[in-house]
Amino acid sequence: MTATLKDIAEKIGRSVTTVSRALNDYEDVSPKTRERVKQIAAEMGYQPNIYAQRLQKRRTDTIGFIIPTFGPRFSDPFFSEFLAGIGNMASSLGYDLLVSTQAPGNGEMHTYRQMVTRHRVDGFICIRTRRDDERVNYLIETEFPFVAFGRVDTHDNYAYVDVDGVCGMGLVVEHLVSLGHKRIAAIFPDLNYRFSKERLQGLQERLQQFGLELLADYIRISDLTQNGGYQQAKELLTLPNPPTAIAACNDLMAFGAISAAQDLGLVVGKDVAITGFDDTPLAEHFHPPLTTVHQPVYQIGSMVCEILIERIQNGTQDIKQVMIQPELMIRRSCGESNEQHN
Amino acid sequence: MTATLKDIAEKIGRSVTTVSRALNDYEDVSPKTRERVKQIAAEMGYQPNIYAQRLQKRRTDTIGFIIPTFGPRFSDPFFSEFLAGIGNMASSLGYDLLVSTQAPGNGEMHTYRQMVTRHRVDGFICIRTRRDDERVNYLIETEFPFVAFGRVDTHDNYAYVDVDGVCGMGLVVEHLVSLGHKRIAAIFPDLNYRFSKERLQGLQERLQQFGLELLADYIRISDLTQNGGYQQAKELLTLPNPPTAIAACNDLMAFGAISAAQDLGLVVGKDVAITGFDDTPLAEHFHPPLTTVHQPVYQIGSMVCEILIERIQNGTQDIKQVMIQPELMIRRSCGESNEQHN
DNA sequence: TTGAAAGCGCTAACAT
DNA sequence: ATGTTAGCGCTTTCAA
Repeated sequence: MTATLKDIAEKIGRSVTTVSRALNDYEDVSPKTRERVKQIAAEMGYQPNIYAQRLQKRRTDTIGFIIPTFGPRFSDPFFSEFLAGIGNMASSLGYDLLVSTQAPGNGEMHTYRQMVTRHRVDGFICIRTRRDDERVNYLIETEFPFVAFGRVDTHDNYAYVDVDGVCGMGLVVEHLVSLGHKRIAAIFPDLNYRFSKERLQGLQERLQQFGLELLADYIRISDLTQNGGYQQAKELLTLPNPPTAIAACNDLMAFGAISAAQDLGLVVGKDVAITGFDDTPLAEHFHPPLTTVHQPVYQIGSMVCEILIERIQNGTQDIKQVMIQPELMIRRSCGESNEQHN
Repeated sequence: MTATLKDIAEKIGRSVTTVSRALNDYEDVSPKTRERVKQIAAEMGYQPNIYAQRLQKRRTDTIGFIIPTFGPRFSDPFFSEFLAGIGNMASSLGYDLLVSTQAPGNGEMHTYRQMVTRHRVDGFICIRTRRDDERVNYLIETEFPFVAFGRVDTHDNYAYVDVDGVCGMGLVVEHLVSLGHKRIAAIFPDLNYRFSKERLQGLQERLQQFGLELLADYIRISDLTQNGGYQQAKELLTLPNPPTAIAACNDLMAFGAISAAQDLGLVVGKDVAITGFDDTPLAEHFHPPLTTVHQPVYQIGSMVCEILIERIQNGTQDIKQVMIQPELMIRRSCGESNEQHN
């Protein structure tokens, strides 16, 4: 089917070895032969068999990305952007990207283990790290290369890129407080996500610095979807003593919260303030435009991928850890006034 | 590093061949040997070297998915859902998913060609087909297995799954007309996308059946993003003679259009009706909730993948073509009244 | 400057 | 029921 080294070798009456060397620009091939080989190879449309190369070289030039999905209606704009970041970097560096989708749990770990023991990929990219993250534990334990988007509680000796959630939520609180809010509520996903815990911590700490407190009743846990945000916001806003502001842990939840508020006849940005986190493209075009914390997701994807490949290629054990300071995007979901809330 | 067949063979004093056969449940191995081999293999944590297998079998058990991306802010909720559909099906059928992200154009075709000539994958999944689609042309020409989500103008002899866009837009028109709208505008992406042309055609045809017409000035072309929808809607709605309804080609554009209307102080669902296409999870929680055409994106992803793998495995040339009838999700972005527009 | 030979880990045709 | 041999396509000693 495809031309092989052997085909070329036969055609020009040289050995397979020589052809291989010529094609790989070894020094010890006469310029004439090299020329000829290359030309014939081009003519025959020769393409190296990647599996033969990998078998021989014991390298896969592939990186693995196992996307944590939750049910069929998996549709977080965050992922496509992150994926694009990884994908473009990987291909520009000559790496393949092997993607798998698995809900967190047994299937997920099984997939990791399979890929590691079968040397399916040279390294992994992990996202949405949990505080005690089985994936991270496993990968560190087996000394398998990986870079994560996010930290964990249990280790610090691995490469990651992360956005400072404490700081990000601090910015949110500052903004809200400056607007006169005192009764601030939070809608967050499972606190076993490291980013969730961290952002909540940022919220609480900063609130405390302002002499404010996050009431137990104002902390709502739900899943990372609009629906989650919707349900919890509805409950919050129908409390006898409802909050005047809601900080959601991501944009999706914030969208849901806005929707809930509006369904209750409230004007978001006036009757209630709502904030997000991510700054997905939609945030800007939501109604009202969502005040949120910007994360450069695409760039983070690229960086994570680049760091991983560098680590794979150099085999170095230098652990690169990047911390990104987030930026608050002030839009209209918190209003613009300084009116007094109480 | 990892145990190989040879290691096992040596350990139990049998040949590599026998071990291989035992592991693959061939008949001609004594039950005793088979048992013993399997046990030792498990003990040693044997995992077949996938590249050796592939080299030998001349099959990759991998399917390729090249995602058309447009710039870094690539964040269409459509894709993550589709990807999850493919991913889950692929892994449940024992296939790997090789993903690449490429903007349509040279890089994209180059990637296809590379993967084909290098036998990098067993087949492709293509989405967002163009009316004259280079990818489809190439894949048909080279007789390389693929399944597309979407039809093309130039061929009909290939496997695809598609949603009936003519019908879908027909539903939209019906709804709009029933609500009394006469001045209906359209915001669409490049009409070289087959689905774009088709949906527009559905719009026009159905309109005609009602004795209505789509004014040239009411047809706006832009890109498939909120931003695109926003810009065009703004222009449309500030026309001397603005439309009373806008049909967008996908949800993202519709979201942008809603945003534009609201920025102009219009109440969507009352002053102007806006519709989408896709029914992404967000549509339901938008404000107002978006009336849109539902596509079962996750299921389509699964189906496409399943059909592809079936085709790869059976080598059959039976061309499966599935047409999905879409459903209109009536929500509030067109209002609920029968008031007269003019 | 070139080639022969070995081997990456596996499967399969052909003995026995 | 088991082993021998060959080969997938490539890279890499080692020798000439």
